[in-house]
Amino acid sequence: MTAHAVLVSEVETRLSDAGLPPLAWYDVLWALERADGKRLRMSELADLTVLSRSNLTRLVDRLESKGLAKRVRSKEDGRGAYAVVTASGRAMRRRMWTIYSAAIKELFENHIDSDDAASLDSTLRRILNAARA
Amino acid sequence: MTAHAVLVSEVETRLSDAGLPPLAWYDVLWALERADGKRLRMSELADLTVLSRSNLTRLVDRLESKGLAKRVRSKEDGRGAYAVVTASGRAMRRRMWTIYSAAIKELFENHIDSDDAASLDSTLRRILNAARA
DNA sequence: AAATACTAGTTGCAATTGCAATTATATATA
DNA sequence: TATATATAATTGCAATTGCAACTAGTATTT
Repeated sequence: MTAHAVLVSEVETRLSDAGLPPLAWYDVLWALERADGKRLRMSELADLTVLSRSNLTRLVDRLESKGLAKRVRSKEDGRGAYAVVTASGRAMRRRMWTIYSAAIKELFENHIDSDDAASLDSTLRRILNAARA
Repeated sequence: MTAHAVLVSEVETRLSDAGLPPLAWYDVLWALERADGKRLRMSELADLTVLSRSNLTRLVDRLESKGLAKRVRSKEDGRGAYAVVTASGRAMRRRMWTIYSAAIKELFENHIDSDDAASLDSTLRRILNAARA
């Protein structure tokens, strides 16, 4: 928990120092870029990013107000909406990635050999899957 | 990051369902119980718990208002205060620990063998120390 | 000793978050 | 078909957080 707190706050500081938005924006933008059909329902996006629905609603509001994403009402389900990333959203994610990836390299990769990394990966996945089951 | 989010929120849910306060309260209470002389300066406590100063100030306000901790002005330094845990603060921490420790067992220990645990521990410590250096 | 710079902690304010209630639509039941 | 039930997403409100400014005391410089 301490490692998480320290490292995340270090990444946030670097993003903020570079005049870029918080890490959560990255997660949302990246989830949308990766998604099949380049779009996700609000609730799918909330699940993938591990954000509460209301939290995600307002994060997408902020993205939309900056032109980084937009909502598209669903044809199939009149209640629902898809979130979609815009061209400038993709550009923003790339800019964030230059900072974020450098931080990952410096803070993680430089201090873990590939055995450690594999072990960490498999341990955390196993725990996460168990917690979700 | 996903594992962290899911597991912490699971622990918070269990505490809340048991009518107990958030995990951050546990960290503060426990830091105070462990501390040499059973007390810590506000800034030491903030550092140990990885909370911002203002955040900690208000968390200690809340603990104080529930009678779980109190502030004692420092004799040596008129600006400073020590935070001290009260008897009912210790009792609260023990009650929280019954829930918290059960969650740790169920969510972590049951899914990690001792090699994995040792590896996880050493990897995270190494990364944390490097980030702080 | 006075002036200056520093440190510990708190506070005001704006932004973010979480929960419960709400709106609008879809599905199931009588 | 009307009624009840469930779901997707948003919103209101209260609580929490973060940042910058502030207060009060300590240390350093001249």
